[in-house]
Amino acid sequence: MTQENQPATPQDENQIIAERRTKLTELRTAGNAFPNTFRRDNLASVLHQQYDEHSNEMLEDDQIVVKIAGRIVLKRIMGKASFTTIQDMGGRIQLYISNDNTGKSTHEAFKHYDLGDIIGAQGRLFKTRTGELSVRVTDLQLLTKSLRPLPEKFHGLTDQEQKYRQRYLDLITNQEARRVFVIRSKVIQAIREFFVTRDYLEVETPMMHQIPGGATARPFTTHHNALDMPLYLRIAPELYLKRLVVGGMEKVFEINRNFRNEGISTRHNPEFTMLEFYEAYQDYCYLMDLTEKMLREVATKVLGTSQVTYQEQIIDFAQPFQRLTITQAIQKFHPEYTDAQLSDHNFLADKLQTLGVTIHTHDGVGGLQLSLFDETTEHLLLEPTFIIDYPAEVSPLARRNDNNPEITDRFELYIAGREIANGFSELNDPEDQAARFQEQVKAKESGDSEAMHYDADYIRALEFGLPPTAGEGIGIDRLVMLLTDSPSIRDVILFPQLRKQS
RNA sequence: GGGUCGUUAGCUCAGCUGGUAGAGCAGCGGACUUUUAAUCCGUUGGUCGUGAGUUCGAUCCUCACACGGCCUACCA
Repeated sequence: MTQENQPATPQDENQIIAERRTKLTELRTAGNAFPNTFRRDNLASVLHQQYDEHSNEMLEDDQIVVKIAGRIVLKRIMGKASFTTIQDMGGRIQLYISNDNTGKSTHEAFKHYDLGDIIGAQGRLFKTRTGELSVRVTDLQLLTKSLRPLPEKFHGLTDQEQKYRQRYLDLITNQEARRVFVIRSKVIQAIREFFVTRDYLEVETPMMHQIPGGATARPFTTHHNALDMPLYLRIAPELYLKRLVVGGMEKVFEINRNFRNEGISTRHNPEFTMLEFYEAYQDYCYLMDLTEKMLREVATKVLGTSQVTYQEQIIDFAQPFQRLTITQAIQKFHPEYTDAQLSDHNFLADKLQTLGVTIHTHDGVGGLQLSLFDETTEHLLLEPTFIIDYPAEVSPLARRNDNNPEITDRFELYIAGREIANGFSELNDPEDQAARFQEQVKAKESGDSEAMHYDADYIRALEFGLPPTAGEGIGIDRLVMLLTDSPSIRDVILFPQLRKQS
């Protein structure tokens, strides 16, 4: 800090910042302007928990001395005494500063503190006339001078763009933003506990892949200089996790980021967090049971209830989740479709055409049914619903059904009209897998940029023997959206991807 | 990518289909020893997103661009 009085960006400066910069200069002259010797003993939230029920008489009798630190968020000066509210990681508490308790000079200095400054204080607990737990301050210290004015104290920050770009301001001023990210953390914690208590091993597999695989999506590309080799940011960890099951890690899970070079929307961020888990000697039916159990447990643990309200609609995780095939789901909401029509390639192709859906020439009946489902039914699945029996042609990594090789032992879970999870019995036949990779390569060559690559090492791993296994992926961001009633994925990602600021 | 709405003081927002801008909070000065979005008096602060165009004159009308919200497409 050799140029402490030089603004980093002069055009950004205004009168308020200049004023505060002058105060900082005075602090530097008076001594260490950024001391790091104050140690707090208490948190606002804990003090409220412990003492909100105590009467003022009890508090005065007990003479409870506390040391607390935080950011000034409110300030009320009344001549010879002042109140201020500070905010720490757990909440807010009011401080009472008066000439009687701190001496006049400390109180006078406090009057020049600004909203946003970070202070440390020591004093005794008491209750004000209106019954608010407060600290009667005897010692007060400015710990960090804040140079920039905070957003307005009552409305907070409302500009969506600024909330995303300057999340720290959102977190300082908006209680709701903090709530969302605390819940997010607890959700991940609860999921981790759920699997760890079931003897799953948490692992981390590569984020940089030589062959992007495990999903149909366009990857980000990068380059390793020393190896002079192209690399892809992973689109899914699936193939690595199944290699680990081959290696004997029979219950594994990973919670980590995936990257997909596709559109951005209220439901899509280029990097998003995914839970994937695999368990040997189980099938997709077991996964559906496990998923229900997990969501029920996570919701109850984190929110204290199995019922959540998402955008005005109540979702109850305690109710058994429905299980419908693709055609059953279509017919449930659109009974006008007959069984015969739904298995008629020409009918489906015509219907989709009139709905304006682009269909691929290689689509079979199963693919067309899925397109019709996506177009007409998906968004209507508000209560948690498993959709089962996905066509093999769109499930290149899933095991074929024993009774019908055209479909796979696979499900997707829909809640509030959107996909939350995707799971299946894993394809562990290396020759079938090799053939399906070949089909993907063919699709890629004929222009499908999202089709999969042929992963020879993965086939080799399967040839050593993947035990019969069930595996599933759950989009954590979308789950957190549900549990926090957030309309946009950007509201549950601390720093969502935005364009470069102009 | 397409459609649509928005961008005015540090923040939250007004601004009459055209005459170069206002309020509240924050700031500064003053009063006030239990306030709590403290109150009261006074006061500073603006390239009206950027760039063109129309006009005697543009925050306002036209066009382009930038960024963002929402809807939509690909997708999880």
